[in-house]
Amino acid sequence: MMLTSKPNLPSPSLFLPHTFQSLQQPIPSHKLQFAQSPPHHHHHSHAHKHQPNTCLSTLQDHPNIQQTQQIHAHIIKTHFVYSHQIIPLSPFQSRLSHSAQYNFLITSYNKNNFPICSLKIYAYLRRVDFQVDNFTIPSVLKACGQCSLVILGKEIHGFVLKNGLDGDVFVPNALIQMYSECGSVVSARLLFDQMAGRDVVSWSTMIRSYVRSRMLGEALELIREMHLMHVKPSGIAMISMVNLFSDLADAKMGKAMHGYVVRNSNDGKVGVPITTALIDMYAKCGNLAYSERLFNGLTQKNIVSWTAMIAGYIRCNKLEKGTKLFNKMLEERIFPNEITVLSLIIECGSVRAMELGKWLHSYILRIGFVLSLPLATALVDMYGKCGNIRNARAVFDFCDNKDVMLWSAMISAYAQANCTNEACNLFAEMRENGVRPNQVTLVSLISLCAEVGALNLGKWIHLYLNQQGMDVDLILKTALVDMYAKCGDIDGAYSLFSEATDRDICMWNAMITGFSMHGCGKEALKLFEEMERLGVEPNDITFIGVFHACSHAGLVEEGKKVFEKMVCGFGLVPKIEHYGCMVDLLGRAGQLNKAHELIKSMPMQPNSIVWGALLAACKLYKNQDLGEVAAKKLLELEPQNCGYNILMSNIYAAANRWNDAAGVRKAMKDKGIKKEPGLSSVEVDGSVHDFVMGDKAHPQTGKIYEMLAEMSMKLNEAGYTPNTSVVLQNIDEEEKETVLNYHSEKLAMAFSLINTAAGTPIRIVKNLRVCDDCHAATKLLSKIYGRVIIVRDRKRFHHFREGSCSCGDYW
DNA sequence: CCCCCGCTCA
Repeated sequence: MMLTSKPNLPSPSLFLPHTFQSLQQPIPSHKLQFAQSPPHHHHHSHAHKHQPNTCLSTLQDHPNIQQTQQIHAHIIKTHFVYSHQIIPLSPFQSRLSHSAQYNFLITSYNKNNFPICSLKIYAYLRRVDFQVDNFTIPSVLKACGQCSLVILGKEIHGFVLKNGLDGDVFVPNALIQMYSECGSVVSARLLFDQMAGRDVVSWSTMIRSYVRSRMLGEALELIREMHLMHVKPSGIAMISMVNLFSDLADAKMGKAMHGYVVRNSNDGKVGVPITTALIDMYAKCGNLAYSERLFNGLTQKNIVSWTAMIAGYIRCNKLEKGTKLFNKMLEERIFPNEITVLSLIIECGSVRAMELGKWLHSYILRIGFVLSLPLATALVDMYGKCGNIRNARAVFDFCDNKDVMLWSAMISAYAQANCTNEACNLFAEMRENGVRPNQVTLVSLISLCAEVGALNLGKWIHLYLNQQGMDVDLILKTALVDMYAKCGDIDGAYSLFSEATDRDICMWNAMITGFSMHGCGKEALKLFEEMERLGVEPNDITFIGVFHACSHAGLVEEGKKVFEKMVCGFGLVPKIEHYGCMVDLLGRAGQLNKAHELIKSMPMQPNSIVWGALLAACKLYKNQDLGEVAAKKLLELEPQNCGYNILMSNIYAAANRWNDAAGVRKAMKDKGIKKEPGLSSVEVDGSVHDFVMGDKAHPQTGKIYEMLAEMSMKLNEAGYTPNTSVVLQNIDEEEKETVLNYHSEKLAMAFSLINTAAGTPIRIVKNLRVCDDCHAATKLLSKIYGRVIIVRDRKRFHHFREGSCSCGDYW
């Protein structure tokens, strides 16, 4: 290695200020706080000032940022003093080339998470025409990856090709890693395919980058290929593979992987890191017994093993076991690091274990953990998922310098609680703070719009991301299609769907489900056929969408054919949900006995959804005998469910068995069963307004009730009679009419009639299914007021226009 | 001597 840049070595003053500016940033607290205290290098800190050789060798074992800085300063100083050579002071160092010294600094900076300093050194070396060698390139590329600087990475790639530095396998491996760290898995793969001497590292890097980008199919394919090429897996390669099976959460394949690991380890001895990965994998596959066995078999448990096991318990909702193990760990004087608490809090969020989450929160405060941004984000997310908006907001308000992840966690928290207006205000506040939203924020906002049916807001966000020139990935595109469909604009959904050229299964499913909600059975089937033609593999969800679509459109024969295709053509094993759909399909079409036969022939125990579908069909076709069979099963399965009690009582009422009907209602009252409150919402001028039955909380209550009176009068003139059979309270008829009149849906309608321009469509979203009375009334109201009224109920859309409904009264 | 990929979180 030759130093070529004798004459123009810079004076250190040119170099120092920039570098040290970045060095003055505080070291991330979590990097230092819980690092195991280095047993023997504290006494080096003053010694190495005069003996850089000791210090270099120390750094090798225990890279530490202060020492790296001091070495750096020392090199620059001697650089200045000797001008032509860098610290040839000791026998140890004289053996190091200058290139190696720089490389050493770069790796030290990398290891201490100061990749910017590494890149500055690289920039300096290039500026002075220093011959950067093939040993240094990988370290610099690593720094690029850490900073996600793909532009610089590409420049280095060019430099490598120009100078023929890619003969070594390390350089292309580092390039693959750099591209995947920067999110360009495609470039990584291109390089992987082109390189000549792929080694195990190349394979495991590529597999790992697929797993990280959740391209699980590609990862699996690569593992197969690697096996075929007889590449012997290293421990690290096997860890990448085990991680794939954790993500796939496939217990059977995971077990096979475990066998592969044992076969490929020396004497069948599996090391601690890979065992930990296996513990994690089994927990994610839901096989805790195996995790436990592996964990107990570990002779040397480290914090990572403990973390994996405790997180596994929480993930599988074994909160008590998890808590016990956490305490046991503390007793054994093993202390959690940031990743430990981070993982545990994330798992608490996923199983909605708020009490344990709260306890962990108090633990980190007690122990004096600095609330880093990732920790705060996890807490906000956990509280949000548990529905505790107040605690989420408290953690959120506590943080300074919030990044996108934080903001978006809080926005999702509001979104999950359906607090549309709060979510939007926070979104505005975030932009005012100069934080650019990422795809995650936008996806959660768009899903929120879909959930509450806020079409205008959804459209605004769509416009916003186009104006901002945001990169719209497939997930975001799918969220938009879903939003347009769920907000009642099926044409809007379809035009976006048609434009998408890179549709994945989720995109197809969103569109098929959209069609099914709108009662467009034929269109859904057509799409399904197109998928077949294009060779797109449908999944469980696709079939649920298709069956629903057939069911809402009365396409019985078509639905049956698809069911057959699902089993025989695609070899999918129908799940209970699919049976539920088929029972619904047959039942709705009046084939009650066939539906009952299907239930009896199911290979699994029918659940309440399946019996519920049959019961609803019995109600529609007034078959009280079969209805009673279904209802009894349902009341056994879910005695507290109000809907089934109501259906049961309706069946008795329809058959004039008033005593039985009254018996059900009395039992409901005795058991204290309450009806799930109906909730309707409408979006006007960018805000969402919610109404519950008899709501008087709205600022415009006076006007709304005046409007309701007018509506009721006009309905009577049009010959409408209230259908009081849907009211199950034990009150007199006149009161029942009043109750009907104040159904949340009618309140929402009155509010919209007042606050929107004549002739514009009204869109209402409700949480329950639409009741018979509201359905009849809305049909008439659409004609009386000359409005298109679009109501989305729990299952599907009703487009009311000129006195009739798109569902054809079949829902 | 120096370089790539390693268990738990993102």
